[in-house]
Amino acid sequence: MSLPPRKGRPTQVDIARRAGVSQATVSLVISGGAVSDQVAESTRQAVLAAAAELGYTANVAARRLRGKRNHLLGVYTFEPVFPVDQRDFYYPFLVGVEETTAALGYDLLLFSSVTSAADRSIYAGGVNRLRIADGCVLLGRNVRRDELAALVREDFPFVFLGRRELPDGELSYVAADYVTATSDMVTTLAGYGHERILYLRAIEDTEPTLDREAGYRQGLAAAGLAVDESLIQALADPAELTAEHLEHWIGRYGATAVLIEPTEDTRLTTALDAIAATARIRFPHDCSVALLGDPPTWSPDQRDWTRFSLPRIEMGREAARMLIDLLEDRQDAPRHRSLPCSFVPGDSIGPAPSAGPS
Amino acid sequence: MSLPPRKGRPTQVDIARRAGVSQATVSLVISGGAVSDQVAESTRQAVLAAAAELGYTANVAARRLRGKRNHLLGVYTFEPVFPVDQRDFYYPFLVGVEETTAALGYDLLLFSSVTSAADRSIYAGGVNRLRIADGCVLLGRNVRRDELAALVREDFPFVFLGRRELPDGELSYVAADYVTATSDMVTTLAGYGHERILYLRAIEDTEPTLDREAGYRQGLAAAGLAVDESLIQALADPAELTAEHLEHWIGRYGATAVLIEPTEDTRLTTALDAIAATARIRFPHDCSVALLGDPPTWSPDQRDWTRFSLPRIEMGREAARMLIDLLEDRQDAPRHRSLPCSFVPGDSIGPAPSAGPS
DNA sequence: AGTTGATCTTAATACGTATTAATAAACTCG
DNA sequence: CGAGTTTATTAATACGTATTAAGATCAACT
Repeated sequence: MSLPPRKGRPTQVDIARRAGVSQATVSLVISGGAVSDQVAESTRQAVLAAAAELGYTANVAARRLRGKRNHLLGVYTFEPVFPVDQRDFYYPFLVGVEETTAALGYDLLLFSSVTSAADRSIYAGGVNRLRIADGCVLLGRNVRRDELAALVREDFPFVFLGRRELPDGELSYVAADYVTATSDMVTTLAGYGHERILYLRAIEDTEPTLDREAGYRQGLAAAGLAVDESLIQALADPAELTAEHLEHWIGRYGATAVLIEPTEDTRLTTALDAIAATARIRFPHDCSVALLGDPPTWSPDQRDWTRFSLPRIEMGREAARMLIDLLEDRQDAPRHRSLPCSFVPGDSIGPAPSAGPS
Repeated sequence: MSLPPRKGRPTQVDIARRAGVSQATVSLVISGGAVSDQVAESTRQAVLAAAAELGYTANVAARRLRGKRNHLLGVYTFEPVFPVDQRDFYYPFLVGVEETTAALGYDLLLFSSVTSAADRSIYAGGVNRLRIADGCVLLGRNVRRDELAALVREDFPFVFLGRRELPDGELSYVAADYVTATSDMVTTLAGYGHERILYLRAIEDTEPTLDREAGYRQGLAAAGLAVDESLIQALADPAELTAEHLEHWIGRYGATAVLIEPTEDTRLTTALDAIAATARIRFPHDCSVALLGDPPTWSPDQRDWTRFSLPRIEMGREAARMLIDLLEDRQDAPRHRSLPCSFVPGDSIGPAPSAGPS
């Protein structure tokens, strides 16, 4: 009896030898191409038997080289996903992606990078590792647009989690509807009688920020309020948000409510807690506060800020679905999808303080 | 002037043509092998220039095919769901595996499709899908030994997270040292004056259970206490643990302390909380309680049970390291490694109640 | 000039698969 | 029974890279 070839993983050649046929025949049987049904039933059985005995699995790299798929979906993040600490903004996306990926019969490939968050690159080492997967879900705030553009150019199938636009090429994404969510928040505040609503935005002009600003303006317009540009302030580092700052804005500009864009880390909520601790400003008595997104981690002892919450798991699911649609040619790129955020009442907004300045 | 070859992505051949050298030279320059410095500086520059102009990036598939390694580490779990939920018992293992995998230049392949399929077998469809990866880390309590044996037979490189033994073949694993941890726990209790220590074990004879039992006996022996077999009780379903049961064991067998093997779900801690809620037995006043492992989720409102804790993240790291060692031929299989557990004092043990039975 | 080295470049090959074109075998039919 | 037809199999090739052994060019030295 011929011993199984004991070196490394079995290949089609090994199967062929064992079944007494050619490699080509093995390929026909296994990958079932168009000519596949021409092969005799007896040989088919022989090949399958030999393959099973050897524990054969097709080599991913070889198939990819040949231009074939492997039912592998990649996930790449521009920031680390797996949090050792509990501050995991990106984690729920991964859960959603995994869930759908598994349900649709794909396996999930996590592209984690050795390099620190700063110089994280898809093309590290002059290679695009992502291509070993059939397609990829990308996420992260600090996206390198040049690399996104490069991916589009080499038309690698991918879906971005979050809205991203490129000057030249178009890409597919699944985003949270920040515009509507922010607008609704403004409407809610207006309903409470607020007319001077401060909006603290991130300093960079990324899409999530731009969308929130658009929503802010839209909400004001809907409420019949004029936009005062001095009520839109950029915050480079949320940690710099102090009671003094806030008092300044309240006193000088007459703000009665503030909308803040949270960061993925704990800086913002820490700063807010610090302000609340001074007892110089009470939320919502002196000033209503609403977060335009999720604070990084919900921990039980954390204040229940009024906010809206991204459907992160559902976004992950949708991204995986969309990507698989693209891969299986049910849809042409690019596709865009926005999912609604949910309103979390919380306890940090309330009626506007009576107009008279003390 | 020669136009850039307008078909798909540029390859080394394209670069070669443009720079007027051979593909081999291009490869030497780009991938900088051992012979790389023999290439003349002028040609090197020419090649690099051409590469830059064409926007060349190496093809991963080709590289990996050539390198005979996919640089993929798999993770497979015998549990019904993939531990992608943060609160899952197995999640920290995944974190550790991911971390080391990335650090050593591999990517992580989650076999979620295999896990979620109806016939959840490694060999679903007659093929061993795990072979996609270069090697695999396996997890889970309810192991299918036949499949493990099959993997060993095909000598597929894998490492099990947790001690597992097979009748015939040997396999590599990274385990928690349950024997020492349990023994130490017994020693601690003995130090508190306990002489009748009840051990509630899982009903199945899996290695983790066997190890704990061995540790229990070893600890008693070290403390100079005899083993009373009637103090070793199997618990099919932890939910069946009631105040009545416990009172029975305390009253009838004179137990003053109890060691319990936790399950991965919340059944045990729920049952214990229920008992505590009846106020018929107070821990540790009436009876000391220690868990032989981690309760599934640490939530802040949960009682701080005395227990030992597995170094799950570190185990994950070690498993990945071991597997990569095996893959890169630095080590022969099988390898075994046990990591020490850490003692968590908690508040559920105390001095033995005075001997007199009320 | 002829031999030996040193330096640089390239032809050839293997990695494992999928596919096309070609071949061999068996079968049909006039 | 040979020509044509169908059916089953395989030889040959391409995918893009890395590497080894061999070739070419030129300098140096007997």
